Amino acid sequence: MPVTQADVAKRAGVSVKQVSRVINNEDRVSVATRQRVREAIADLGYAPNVWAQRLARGYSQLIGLCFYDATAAYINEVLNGMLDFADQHGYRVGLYRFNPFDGVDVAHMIARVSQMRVDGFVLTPPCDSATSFVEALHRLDVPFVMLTPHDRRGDTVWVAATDEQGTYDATAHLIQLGHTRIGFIQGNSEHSASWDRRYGFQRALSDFQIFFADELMRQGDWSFQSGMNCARELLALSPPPTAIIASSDDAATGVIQAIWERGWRCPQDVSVVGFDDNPLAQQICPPLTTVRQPIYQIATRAMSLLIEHLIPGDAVQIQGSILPTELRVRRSTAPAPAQSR
Amino acid sequence: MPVTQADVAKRAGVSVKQVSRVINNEDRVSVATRQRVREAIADLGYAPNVWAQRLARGYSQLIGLCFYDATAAYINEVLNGMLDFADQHGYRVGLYRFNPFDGVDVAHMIARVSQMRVDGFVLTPPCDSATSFVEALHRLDVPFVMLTPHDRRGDTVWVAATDEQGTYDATAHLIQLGHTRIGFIQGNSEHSASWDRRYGFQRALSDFQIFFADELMRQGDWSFQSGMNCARELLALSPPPTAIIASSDDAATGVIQAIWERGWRCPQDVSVVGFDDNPLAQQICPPLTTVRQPIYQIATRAMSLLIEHLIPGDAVQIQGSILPTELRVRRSTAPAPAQSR
DNA sequence: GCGCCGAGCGACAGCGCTGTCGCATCGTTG
DNA sequence: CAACGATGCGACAGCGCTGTCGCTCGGCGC
Repeated sequence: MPVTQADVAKRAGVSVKQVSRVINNEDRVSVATRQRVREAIADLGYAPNVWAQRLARGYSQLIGLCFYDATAAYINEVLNGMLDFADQHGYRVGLYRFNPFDGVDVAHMIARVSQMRVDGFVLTPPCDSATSFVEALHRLDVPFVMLTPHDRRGDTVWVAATDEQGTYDATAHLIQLGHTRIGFIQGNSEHSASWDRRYGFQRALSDFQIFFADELMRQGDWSFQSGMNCARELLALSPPPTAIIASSDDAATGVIQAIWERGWRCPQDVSVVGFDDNPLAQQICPPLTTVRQPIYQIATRAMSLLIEHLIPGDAVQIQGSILPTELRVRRSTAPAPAQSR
Repeated sequence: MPVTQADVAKRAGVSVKQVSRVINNEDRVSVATRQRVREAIADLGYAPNVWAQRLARGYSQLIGLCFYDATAAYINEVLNGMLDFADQHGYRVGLYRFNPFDGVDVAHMIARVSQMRVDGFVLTPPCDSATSFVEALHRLDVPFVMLTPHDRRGDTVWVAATDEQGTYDATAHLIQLGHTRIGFIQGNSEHSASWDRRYGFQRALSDFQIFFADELMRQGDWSFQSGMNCARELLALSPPPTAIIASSDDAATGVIQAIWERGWRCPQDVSVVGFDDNPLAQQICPPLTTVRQPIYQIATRAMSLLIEHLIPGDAVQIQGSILPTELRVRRSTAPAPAQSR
């Protein structure tokens, strides 16, 4: 039989309400009483029942993380950041997995939203694909923060990175190394970051007055497999590119695999740049030059927005936050070979 | 104002209890009433408040996952398996992060256990390091399943893989390729799997009558970094090993990095075997020969044990489950070089 | 005709907590 | 000394749901 506040109250010789006051650090409790209640709590090993608390209070101190792929490195880092922030602020994080493209799931999610009465949500990309879900959130007036959404109108709060600048920097880096024939592998076109990264690449080319050859642009989906497939095609071009930018580190590893498969070497024959800087980037050979995306910071920023403004309701026109990416030069990039093959 | 059962009841012209019956698919409701209630629910967009349900019912359909590092590939795969199983059985999974070596965290966790009245827990390794937590679980009579525990006495339920056989197979594979000087990098000694994997290696050596040289054994901690450091030492031996077995894929990538750093090649100069078969293994060059650990299956097995036996209470002597590992030969292993260097 | 059974239904009392409010008691102030 | 605010405390009514129990009513057997 679990210990309740009533048990503690009896033992301490006070009312239930006094126990509640002690637990919630309210005033109006004498020092002596507080002491006795604390002792009773310790003796009995009492801990409040959160469901009863949530029911009675009407809020939960629970933030939901909406995501799809539990094994994605991106999601894990987001989760990590959210957990750290939550721990420090007395919140908890709940997991809400769903497929943003599946209408049934969305209906389910909407039910769950009202069901759980989570205090707020963090939506991971491609979050605005689940249009009806987002609308439901608005309608139910549940605070939420979107991570890297497509739609950045003023009425939603979001956090993103400087994706466009990220690939701009990567491209500039390659150009400075003498590369002019640079392949680009785009990410999943459903994600807005995928386009931003593409635009950054194109902007850099045009700034440096390098001709943008259509054949050097490939459509991937962030994955290793797609990176490998696209790279195979790019490397078969004649002349092949001397450098390839992949929109994710996973895809970049695919590119390296394709280079290796062909008997060429990275970076001597072909330079490769990734995006994300997930742990993988340092573990492969050669260590990957990549654009670091501050996922952890994005996650904690989202949490702070939620907990410090959105939930209290003093969201005096906070909107988007943009966090900087950063080029991490490692060993997968080198000066362009003197001659083209 | 959220919609409650009372609103639905009013709209359907029935009692609150009838609504509750419809929601929980109980009988004793006429077809007509059931229909009217269903319509009212749909019209109002009602969804039950889980906290009230959990409070009233006394159970939660919530399974807790106890872990420490949210970014570990192992944890993510466990989570993935648990989520899949939970979704199919109307359960949810809650995250309980804590440091098993930190008494404060453990105390927190114990408080949370009685707090949340989670229906059951899955503990990830090194789970039995948190002795007092495990004891608390027993004392509070909360069902739990341990993943790969050290202590496999009969009074706990656990799931593990054939770790010992896994490295045995890996070692045999190398021996059959002609390797006789094989380095071994152990995982974190706190984890029981780390020892099992070591024993498998040693058993294979002895079965094939190969001398076990102490200098070829290194203590790592599963990480990339430790794999790299240990491999550096091993490769500096004279003669160096012609093959290295790492206790994890992360460590194996470190080994490959160390080989590369030295200007040698894998697998031509040194063969490498990992353990786990995490996605990484296929993404590196060369694709890693590794021992697949069925993490997903381990997770779903743990969930099924919990939900189908432990929670119902019909745990008629179920205890440990052992799931098979499987050697995945890829390209990081090759016949031993004809000559030693 | 009476009694019995089961189907269908609702009143009511919790689950364990918090918010509100009213009641003492005490010290301070004009 | 009356008036008043601050302090300490507990009764009580929910929060939204479920479990228990008792009621009604039609159909059936004898």
